[in-house]
Amino acid sequence: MAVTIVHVAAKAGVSPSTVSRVISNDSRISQKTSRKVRKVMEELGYHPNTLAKSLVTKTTNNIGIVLPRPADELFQNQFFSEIIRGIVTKAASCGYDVLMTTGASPMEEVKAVERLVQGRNVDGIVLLSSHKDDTNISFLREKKFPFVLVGRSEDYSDITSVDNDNIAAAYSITRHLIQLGHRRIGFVSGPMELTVSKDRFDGYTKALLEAGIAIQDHYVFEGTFTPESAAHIADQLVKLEDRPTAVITIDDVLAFGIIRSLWNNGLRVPEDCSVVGFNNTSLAEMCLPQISTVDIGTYQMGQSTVQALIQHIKGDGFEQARIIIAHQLIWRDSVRPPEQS
Amino acid sequence: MAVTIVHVAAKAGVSPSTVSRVISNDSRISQKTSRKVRKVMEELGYHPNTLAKSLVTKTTNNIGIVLPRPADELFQNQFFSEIIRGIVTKAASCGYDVLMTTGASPMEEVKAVERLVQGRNVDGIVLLSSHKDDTNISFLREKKFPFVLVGRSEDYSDITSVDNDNIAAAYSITRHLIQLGHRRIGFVSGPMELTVSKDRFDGYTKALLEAGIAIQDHYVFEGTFTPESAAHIADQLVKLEDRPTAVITIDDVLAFGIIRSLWNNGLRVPEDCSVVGFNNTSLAEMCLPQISTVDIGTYQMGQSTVQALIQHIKGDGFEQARIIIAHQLIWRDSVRPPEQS
DNA sequence: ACCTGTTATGCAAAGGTTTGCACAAATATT
DNA sequence: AATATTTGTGCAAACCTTTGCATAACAGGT
Repeated sequence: MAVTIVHVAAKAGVSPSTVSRVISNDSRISQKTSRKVRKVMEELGYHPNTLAKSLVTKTTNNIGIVLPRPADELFQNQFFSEIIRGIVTKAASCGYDVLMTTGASPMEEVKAVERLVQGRNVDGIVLLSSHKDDTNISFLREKKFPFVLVGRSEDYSDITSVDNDNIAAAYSITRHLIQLGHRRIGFVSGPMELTVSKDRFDGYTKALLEAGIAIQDHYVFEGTFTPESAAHIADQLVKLEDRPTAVITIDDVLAFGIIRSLWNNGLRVPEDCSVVGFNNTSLAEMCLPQISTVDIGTYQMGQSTVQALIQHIKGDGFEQARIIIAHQLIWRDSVRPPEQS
Repeated sequence: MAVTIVHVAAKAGVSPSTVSRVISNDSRISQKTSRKVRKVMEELGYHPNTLAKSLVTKTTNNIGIVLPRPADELFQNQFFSEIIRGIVTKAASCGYDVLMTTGASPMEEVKAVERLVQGRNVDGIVLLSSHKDDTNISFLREKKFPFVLVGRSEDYSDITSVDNDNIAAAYSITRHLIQLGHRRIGFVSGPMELTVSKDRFDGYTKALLEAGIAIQDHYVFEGTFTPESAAHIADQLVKLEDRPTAVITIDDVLAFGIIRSLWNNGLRVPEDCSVVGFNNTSLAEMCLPQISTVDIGTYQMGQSTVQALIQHIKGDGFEQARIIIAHQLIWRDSVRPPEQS
């Protein structure tokens, strides 16, 4: 039915091998035949069958992604679409397509990865969501199959990962607030079992201690990414007699929630309290006051991930490495020096 | 290197054909051999080579998606991640993976689609972003290649598309506002060349006329999805002497921007003016007041898209159809009856 | 005219499955 | 007991490429 390389060969009066070599720009093919063959390809509307090609070259020019499950922390809308965009765009520009799969349960997810890898469907894999002691990781590592991990870099030393330095980012923010004159600085984290929560907290701690400021337990809150949680925390904040003059939150949503709830309690941001967010979502820019936040370079993370993965696949002089994407502090209206008191 | 079907066959003492039939649960295989073969497969850690299989069956169990370009309207974060999630989840549950590609330019995009189709890499295609007179559409249609269009349903009658009924949704909202007693109702659209803008406007118009209310040109605004645009429109709104008592916006972002800007001008929502959004993004729920909006069922659109596509691929009794996903009005704090005046 | 060295092309095997058809064995029918 | 039917398995071709090796053609040097 479909036009194959043999049809082209026949019509051009050459052998299939020659056509194949024309396609791959083999240097040994003469100008003349090359032109002739290309013309026929055009006429016949020939397109190589990728499957057959992959079968013999053992290479698919596909990279696989396992979609995080909805419950997963990584499925924060903003993060997800940005990183996918980074991945697909970079992949496309390198001649790769992206094969996405998912599993309803952790077990099915492992099955899916196995199928991708063993079925020779992809040349490499991006692990977007990963747990501690991830079965996927040990599997891929054992198979020596090229893969790159996004996030969680410090849990594994011998595999390639792309991450941002959450410790450094939180440290910079905290330092900046201190330099502005803040001494009572609150911290609102997400669930502490998330690495990002922990890391950002560590950065906060580090900056405080370095400045000779003691960590106050009652300035540290553990929340979830819901408005309710934010409201609850804000209520507690308001009740404090030695209320912080600035609050660092681990996500723009939290920052937004806190700002709103403080406001409900008659406190203004930034006049009465500065608030900083994280992740530079559109929310941060959209609301009033515009929220100071950290751009963690999600799009670029996607790009770098693919770049590393492709190097890994190609294998030329590739070494495992932790790749750290630079963050950028974005100062907006929600922060100012504390009132003199 | 890798273990193939012949290895399994040899070790199990049967022919490759038999192993193949065991895998596909062919009814003619006896219980005994089936068990024996499965055991060997397990022992050897055999996984079928998908490529080889696809080559002969001419079926890949992949569906293709062309990622919209960043500039594209469809790449609104919320919409994008939700629909992708719907698509990938449904696909996975039907045994399909999703192959994503993209093109930096429209021309490259067409190339990418051609490659996917002609290279026999996917069994069907989801067109997420489409323009009027889309080259991809005519190409796929001509090739008789299974595909489903998301959105833009009314531009084409003979192809399958999944969409929500924007006219009906806007109509319902408007009607509801009228029933609450509103007579002066504003409408804030996105760029009018977008079909969604036009459709939602039509629904608005229909409801008004039906209620015997004339369309007032100065109540209709054309904006973009930026806070600035919203602010600009709000300024105009405030200046009107016969200011609307309610405003319908075409997107939650716009609603949010309008609410904020009205507020800056000393007007309260919903006390001084009701505001309705669209798309039920997390923003609508998060801000104060919580915004009444329309859930257009994006996740479900993704699911239905895949379902239709797979039916199309399987081809059993399939007919082209426009599939309309039900919307749901979500009433929250930003709406109330108008002040008696 | 002969040999050497390039340069351009073809042959055939390999890659791992599926599947129509033929066949052998086992069971049922008379 | 002989034949018909069912059941289970194997053979070999087909799917479409790529690529190592062999070979043909041709040029240049003597």
